[in-house]
Amino acid sequence: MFELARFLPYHINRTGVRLATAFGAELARYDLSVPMWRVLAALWQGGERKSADLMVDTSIEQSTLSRLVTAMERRGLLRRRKDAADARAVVVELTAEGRRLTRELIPYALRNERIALRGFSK
Amino acid sequence: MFELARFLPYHINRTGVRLATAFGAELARYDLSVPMWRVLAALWQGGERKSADLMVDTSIEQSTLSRLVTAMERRGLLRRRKDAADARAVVVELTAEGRRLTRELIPYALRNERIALRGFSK
DNA sequence: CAATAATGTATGATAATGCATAAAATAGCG
DNA sequence: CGCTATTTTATGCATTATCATACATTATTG
Repeated sequence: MFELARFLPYHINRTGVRLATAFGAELARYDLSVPMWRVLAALWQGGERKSADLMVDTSIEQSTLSRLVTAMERRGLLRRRKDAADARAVVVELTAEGRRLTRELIPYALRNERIALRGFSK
Repeated sequence: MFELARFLPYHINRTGVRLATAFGAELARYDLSVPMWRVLAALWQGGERKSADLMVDTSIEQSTLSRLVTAMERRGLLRRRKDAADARAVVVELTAEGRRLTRELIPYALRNERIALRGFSK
């Protein structure tokens, strides 16, 4: 037997879409997309990550991420540089503006999370 | 403070992407996409749904869903008809072939779910 | 009940995504 | 060490998704 209402992947997708839609609407006021937020959030802690790691952290496909980083670089939110240890790799780090914006967005992100949790039982 | 590793939307997205990627690889052998599977699964129970309801059930955007239904209709997996009660609305229902294929896929879907659950604590 | 608003779906134009591949560098192995 | 395989990122191209809008129908309201 198969019941959609008992199917976990269904609920994960549904919840994910709903969260992304809600937060995306807030981000739009900053001219940001949800994927962009994911990159900002992933870079927030360490300050810098190699592209390949960012890809894992954000679950964004490699070529999509490459273009996204280009766009965010043009926006002045982050900067690319060659990895000293491996000239193939690119290290991405937030600029001061990128950190400022991320800091500003974190409260919204956390609020979004709290709202999401309201709908869940323990 | 903000830690990505403690941020629920992050994990929801990550898990959703991983599940979809894994199951998508299996679906590819049937020339199906994950969104197509979502439509099949949503239609499985009742056998038919209005497009507007399908949209809610699957979390797929309206115009995307419209085209997806067109593609699946061409594939012979489902069929559209006008709602008797409301001539604006479209009712979508699985064909025999659609039901057959869905029945065949359900075990894979459930297995995918079980594998996903293995990584989670209570 | 006519006029206007709202709803449900489809579609054209545009943007985002993903696959395949290229280019550049490093790693591995004889 | 030199040669081949592998890794890392970027990009062209095809596909897919989204927004805005059109069209048809139903609901509302004065």
